[in-house]
Amino acid sequence: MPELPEVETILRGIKPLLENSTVKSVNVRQRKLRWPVTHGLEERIIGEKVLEVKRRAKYLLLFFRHGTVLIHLGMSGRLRLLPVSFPPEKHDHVDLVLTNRRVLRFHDPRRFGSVLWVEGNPLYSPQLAHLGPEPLGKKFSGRMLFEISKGRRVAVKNFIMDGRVVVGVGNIYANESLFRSRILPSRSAGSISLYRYKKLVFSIKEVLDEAICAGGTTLRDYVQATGEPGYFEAALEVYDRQGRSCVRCNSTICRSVICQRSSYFCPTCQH
DNA sequence: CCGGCCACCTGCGGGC
DNA sequence: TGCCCGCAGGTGGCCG
Repeated sequence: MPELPEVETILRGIKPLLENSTVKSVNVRQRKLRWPVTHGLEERIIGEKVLEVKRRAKYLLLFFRHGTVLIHLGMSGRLRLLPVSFPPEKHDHVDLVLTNRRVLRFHDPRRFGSVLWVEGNPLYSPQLAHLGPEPLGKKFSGRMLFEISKGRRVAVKNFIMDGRVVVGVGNIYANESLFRSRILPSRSAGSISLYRYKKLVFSIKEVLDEAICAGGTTLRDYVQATGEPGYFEAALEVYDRQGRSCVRCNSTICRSVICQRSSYFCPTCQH
């Protein structure tokens, strides 16, 4: 499933063909997603033009005249722009058919994703209102993380994966950025120094930037809007590498479960 | 407010 | 070959 770099890659792929195109028809084959596909979505957007496409956290935002379509890809969601002649396959739940003979197709086997219609400023919608800063923005800094970590006993890995703290950091990039900044994922958030938080924030920004440049990480089913995989998998240093040797010190990479998620780390480099 | 745990759902690979 | 188990890029909700 896509984390921020994968969603950003999809955004860049669909943006040029989607903006200024008009919705001709909508096919919803499966309404039962994470939340039901908004009742009446079809009537709201048929005949309407996509004014702008943006990303906030792991959501894609399609701006229309009277509201916004929010798309989240959950764990297994895909979004592709295809020629209208492409026949739908299993798990192709939602199509936005465009007048330019393309179809924006939402595909999601596990159905943890969502397709929602919101009116008013989408940043104030229930989905987005409570979210923390963008990790690549200026507001996300080591100082800020250090300040809000005071008194927090959760593992630092969960702390940086909490969307109220910072958005977009999922399991892959949490593990990778903690390795780069040499922090053990199980350390409690409140016990980490300002200096180390500055290093961690640098690593988060660095690893996300690099992953975006590589078109994201393809582990199983993720593809860019073009259908091409992402190429960051080759650059992963700890994620899914338990039992293999550390690229830095040659120790054996460990796996452990922290708060129900697999964590990967080097027991020598990270502390 | 905080932390721990569960749920939602399908598909895949490994072990027997 | 086939079954059963564990595991998977997320995140909201419930409970103590």
